[in-house]
Amino acid sequence: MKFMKWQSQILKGSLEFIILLVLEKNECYGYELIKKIKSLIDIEASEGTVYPILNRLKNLGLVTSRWEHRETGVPRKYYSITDQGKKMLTEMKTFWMKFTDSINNLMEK
Amino acid sequence: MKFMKWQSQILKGSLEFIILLVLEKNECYGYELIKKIKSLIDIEASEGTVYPILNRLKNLGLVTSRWEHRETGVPRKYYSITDQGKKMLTEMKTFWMKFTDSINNLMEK
DNA sequence: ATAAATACCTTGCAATACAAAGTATTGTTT
DNA sequence: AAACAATACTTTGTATTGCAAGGTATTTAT
Repeated sequence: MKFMKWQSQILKGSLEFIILLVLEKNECYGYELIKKIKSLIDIEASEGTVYPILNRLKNLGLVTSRWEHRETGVPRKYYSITDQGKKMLTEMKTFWMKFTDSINNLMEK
Repeated sequence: MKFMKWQSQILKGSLEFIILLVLEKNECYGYELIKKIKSLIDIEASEGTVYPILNRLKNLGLVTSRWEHRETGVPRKYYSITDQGKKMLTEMKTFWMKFTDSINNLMEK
């Protein structure tokens, strides 16, 4: 079953944040990231979504990438968060907490 | 000062949810809604954003509208949430809580 | 030998936030 | 009185972006 539209919409925009959060903990390759997001947030972030985001974040200087060629298996492109990315993430966390607090207030009232 | 893009992105998609949350409490007209969102969530939801969303929600049967012509002042279009809208909102709340819980877990780890 | 899984990438479409502009009325300032 | 700001709604055009769908190549399982 697919997402209903509004869920997909809520996801929209939060994904950059989520990806940076995951990369903050561990260097990851794209395919791995998608599975991690699925298991951590229970969200089907598709490849056509995640790979472009990683490129975007790279162009913004928030992450870097390196290829890992292995003896066996397809090469993997590992992404890790930069100092600039960490700085951005701090801002995003602050915004996120304020934002969700406000919404939770609205919900509880 | 304007939103940075990622803030605008996080907002994207959450707005339908926020608007339904506000309408759950009180019938509102559009212009009022924009101010309320500004004061409650500290977000500059612009008119070009909110009015189309209200139409969308109306087309989906989640809200209804009625005109209020007053002796003085420009007529106001009041929106209120429907039973279907309330049902949808319940689903959205459940999703929202699961979603934010997962992200909060990621943040705290 | 065939299928599935891993791992990457790209194209095209649909959705949508927002700036900007427009209309019309009322209230406030000069 | 004239000018401006505020209220209140609407529409148009642009940029962004999630996602389905397609592609390539390798490795593992059937």
